[in-house]
Amino acid sequence: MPTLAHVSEPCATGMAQASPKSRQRRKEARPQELLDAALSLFVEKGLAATRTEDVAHLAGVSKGTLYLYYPSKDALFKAVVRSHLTQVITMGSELADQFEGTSSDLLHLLAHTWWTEVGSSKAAALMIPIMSEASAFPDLAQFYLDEVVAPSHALLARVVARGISRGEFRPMDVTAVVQALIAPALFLVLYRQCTAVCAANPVPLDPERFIQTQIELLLRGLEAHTGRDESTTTASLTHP
Amino acid sequence: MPTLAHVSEPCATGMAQASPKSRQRRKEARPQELLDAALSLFVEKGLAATRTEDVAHLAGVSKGTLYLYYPSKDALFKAVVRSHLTQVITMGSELADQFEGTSSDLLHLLAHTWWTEVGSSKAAALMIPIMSEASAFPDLAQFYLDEVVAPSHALLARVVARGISRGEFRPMDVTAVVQALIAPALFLVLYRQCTAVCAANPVPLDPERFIQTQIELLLRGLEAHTGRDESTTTASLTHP
Amino acid sequence: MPTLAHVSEPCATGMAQASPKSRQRRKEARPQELLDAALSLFVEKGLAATRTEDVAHLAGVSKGTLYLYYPSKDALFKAVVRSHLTQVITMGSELADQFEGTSSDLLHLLAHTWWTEVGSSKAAALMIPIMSEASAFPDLAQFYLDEVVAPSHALLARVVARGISRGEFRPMDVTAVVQALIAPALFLVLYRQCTAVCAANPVPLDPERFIQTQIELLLRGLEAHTGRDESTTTASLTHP
Amino acid sequence: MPTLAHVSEPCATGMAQASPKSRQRRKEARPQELLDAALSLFVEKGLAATRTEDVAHLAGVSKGTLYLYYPSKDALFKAVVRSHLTQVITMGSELADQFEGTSSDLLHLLAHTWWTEVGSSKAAALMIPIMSEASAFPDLAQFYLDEVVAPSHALLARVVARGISRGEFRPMDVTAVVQALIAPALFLVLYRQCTAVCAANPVPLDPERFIQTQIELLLRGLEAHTGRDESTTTASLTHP
DNA sequence: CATGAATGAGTGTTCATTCAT
DNA sequence: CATGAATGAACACTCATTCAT
Repeated sequence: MPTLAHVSEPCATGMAQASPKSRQRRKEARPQELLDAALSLFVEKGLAATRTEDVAHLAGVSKGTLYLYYPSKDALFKAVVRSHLTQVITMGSELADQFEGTSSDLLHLLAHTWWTEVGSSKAAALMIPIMSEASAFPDLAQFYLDEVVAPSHALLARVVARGISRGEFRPMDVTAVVQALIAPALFLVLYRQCTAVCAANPVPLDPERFIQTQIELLLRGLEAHTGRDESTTTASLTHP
Repeated sequence: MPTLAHVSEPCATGMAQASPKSRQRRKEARPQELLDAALSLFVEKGLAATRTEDVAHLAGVSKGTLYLYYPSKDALFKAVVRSHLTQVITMGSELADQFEGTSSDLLHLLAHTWWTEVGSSKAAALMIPIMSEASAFPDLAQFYLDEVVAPSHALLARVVARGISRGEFRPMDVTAVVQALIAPALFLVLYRQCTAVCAANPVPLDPERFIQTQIELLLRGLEAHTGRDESTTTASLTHP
Repeated sequence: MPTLAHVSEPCATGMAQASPKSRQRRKEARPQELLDAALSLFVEKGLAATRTEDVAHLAGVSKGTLYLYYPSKDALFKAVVRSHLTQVITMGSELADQFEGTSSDLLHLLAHTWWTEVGSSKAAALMIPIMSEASAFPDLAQFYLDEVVAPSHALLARVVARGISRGEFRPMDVTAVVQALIAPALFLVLYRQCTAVCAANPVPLDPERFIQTQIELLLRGLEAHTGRDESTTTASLTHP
Repeated sequence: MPTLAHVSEPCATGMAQASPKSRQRRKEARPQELLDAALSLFVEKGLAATRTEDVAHLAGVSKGTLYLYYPSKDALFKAVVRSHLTQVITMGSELADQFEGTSSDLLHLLAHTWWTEVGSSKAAALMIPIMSEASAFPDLAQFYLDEVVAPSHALLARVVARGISRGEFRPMDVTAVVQALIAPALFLVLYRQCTAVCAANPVPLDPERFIQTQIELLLRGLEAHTGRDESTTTASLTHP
């Protein structure tokens, strides 16, 4: 199935074999089922092109039922973001604040956590329709900015600043470093979306390894302990 | 352009100077004006949210006229891609094939050319709605894949292979290197779209400099001439 | 009549005071509570805009329960009419048939009774949504016509005819007089609805007094005993 | 055709045989054709039950065309009111302000004008759905209040005050008199709507004559020139 | 009996596309 | 060629009604 330009598989998400005690059982699971279905379609088709009815059907319910749980398409999107991103960011934040090892190790830990919790799921790709359709859905774009982008930046900035203040990293422009940290994650997300969408899969691109590589590459430039050559690379990350 | 005082900014992009007269000129310039208008709106609003009427009005013509030149929204989009991307890729391809300097210099040249011809224009951001709304417009996604993604990869792969075969770069997995080359470009495009959309501009991020930095960073890992330590970084770009 | 809970009018009569306990009481009072809630909402919001769920909640039960007592919105409306209007009309009819005083006094009595039993309650205003939305609910309009309008006219016509045949009123076109009697009642109902809806209350308009005035005004024209001038006013109520 | 619970007769309004110069000709006539169709349906079916598609079809166009002229159902309704009521009220206002005869004659003139311009058309019946569905369409109710009710009251109040100040009418509570003037008009409107809806037509009720009668009846009570008995009728219209 | 989760037909509104002028 | 009026399929959202619990 190359493009999935149609919806199918009612009740597709996961396998959910657990206990279909019909009415009661379903009711509790519905919200998450709907959120999962919505996530899939928002990422696959974009915001405008995702029909609420398709979301409902993918979750195995009818159009009307969706509106029993979420009062509008906008609200549905926000709930998806909260469910799949906001929570994880909060978690990562706590992780970072409690961490006691080196900042390098913390970055590795965060990268790994990001990958397992967000990057490897469809949730990370939500940023794509948001960027693309921001001006058609300004509320959602702002929401995403406030709930996802800003906290993520803040989290990474805190970690970088921690590394600098502890003498682990050289003094650098924090924002620039944060960008450099985000760049490979962005690439990974886009790359996966691209292969998912195009059904072309030139090189599997082991994501875990890719992340490792990128982080190490960056850390090399960040490290403070050696008096190595200040090449253009690291220099240009320094605040102008 | 004295007459036709009714819409807005017809003949927006480009300059196309030295033309006979307004009437005549307009007629010939129409297609490109429409393409420019379409590019702006596709990038700004996404595929689904761009209304054909808005494209026409932005180009200074009426709704019906658009359909005189392009038979559908899909066709319009394809023409935009062809006009703004396919040509440049072909150009870059020829540039690369004729280049006689070092592969490092070629990469720098291509990066610079990409930036001036594509990256700095709105055309680069077309990839965002394409990724986002691919399955809603499967034709367009396939078209983009065939016309843009594949040729770009091929071009870069050729250059990397050239570097390796000439002994300038270490033998590595070509596709992995191509990905590493594309990653910062992707980041740049997304970053600019993001700041354009969010009106937030935390760090100006000089694009030229960013590209320089990233290329140099990569070249460091690619270079074959030094007997330096084969750290994990470069190692992990090697094919498994 | 406890069983057979499927059609309408279950236990509608009176108010049924002094009942064992809350649970029991509630069950018996349900139908009337539902009718009262429905009346309020039909009058306040109109037929189409009244949601069955709101009726149920206003009556303190759930959506499904409403359908236990009344099989559809239409049936609910008919039950409301029967409960609040049909009974009173029957009552008025009996009153008139048993009355032994002058026809003028009878009209006064009927007017007073109408006001206390119908006009001052929300039930009178049911005519407004009926008129407004008649062709959207043709069944209901016909029902109202048969159950309310026709009997009311018949009742008043009988009284007027009685007055004429007893020599109390001058011989006139009965229907025209009935219309003249109904006009101020209509006005009163509309006026109250208007002030209720608009929250504007320019002149308090004491309803009892208004009715008195109008009746007296009309009786003046009806009276047969004086040899006063036959002005255009009364003349024009005469059948052409 | 008893209830007209269906829509038919595309391009029904009037006969419009004039000049169907197709596109151009139609375009100018469309707005009024749509307003006429909307008026018919709003009055016949109520606000909620009138479907925009039915309005369009009754005007002989498709759903989309309606939205070319009026951006929403609300806007359509307001346009109907403006077109059929506001204009006439303004006209009546000017008529009154320029009138130089007796106030009695002015009232007769206004009554006649009202009947020919408003009362005899469907426009007068717009008040019925407004009253019935005010709380479902609060904007429209307010609009109607501001554009129709308030100006009408003001106009009549001015005329009554004029009569009093010129010594033609006895000093009375102006608002009460205005109500008394409006009451028969209300009745007439309701009566016609009722017969239209019910297809029952007990007595044709010549409207012109009815109005004459009612006005004369009232004027009798208003007149100042005779020192006749101050009966309860007129007394109760006096301010308390 | 009572509940409220689920349904799906129906409505307001938008917009790509057509075509008479 | 250019226009813009007209179309109708499509979609977000509502609500009367059903039925498993």
